[in-house]
Amino acid sequence: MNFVQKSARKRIFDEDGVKAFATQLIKIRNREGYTQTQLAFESGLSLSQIARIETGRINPTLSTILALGRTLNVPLKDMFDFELPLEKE
Amino acid sequence: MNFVQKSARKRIFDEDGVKAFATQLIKIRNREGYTQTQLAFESGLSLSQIARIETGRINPTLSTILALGRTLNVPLKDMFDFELPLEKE
DNA sequence: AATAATTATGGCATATATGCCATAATCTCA
DNA sequence: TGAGATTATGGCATATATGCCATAATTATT
Repeated sequence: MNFVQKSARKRIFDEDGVKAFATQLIKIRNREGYTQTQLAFESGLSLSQIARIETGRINPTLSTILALGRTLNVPLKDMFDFELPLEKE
Repeated sequence: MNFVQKSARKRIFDEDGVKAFATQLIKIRNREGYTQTQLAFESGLSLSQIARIETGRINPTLSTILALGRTLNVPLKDMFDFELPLEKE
């Protein structure tokens, strides 16, 4: 048996923040009239990745976010124009 | 010898965008009167990570960006209130 | 209802973001 | 100038974001 703790090396994952961003992305994508498939194709991201972002499963990188904003042709600050839920404690 | 291409699996890294964000972060951090060390400590991120972000070496994740914004106590949209350089085709 | 379109999931491979630790380089100021 | 503070770099380990491919689930359309 090996009960050794491999190392906590805790990484942050802001679940609520990531979900809030997901909601905002869906809103903007719909407003701009894109399907996930179109957005994927035009941005060069994979469809699965877009779906995962919109379902709040993953923590996209800055470059990914920039690619989305560029394709949707919306100012970056608009992509972040939403209320960030309070940090849980 | 093995000249086989392992797979291109190209991932995006928006160097200019990442650098523009770096500049914005430095600006806001200074304006709010934080050192990298303080920002690291209060945000729970590592100092090396903050330095790497501010030098445009890495592509931070959304959660990391949110943590920075939360600590600096600045609205998210302000963190993204900068001009995104044109995509080099 | 049947079909088509759209969105969501899952697995696998690879690149890389991050933590942690150490050290170097640069900047500040007495 | 020299000491302390701040920022930058490097290496290693681990977690995970992403691509790619397939398939399932859901939603729209006829």
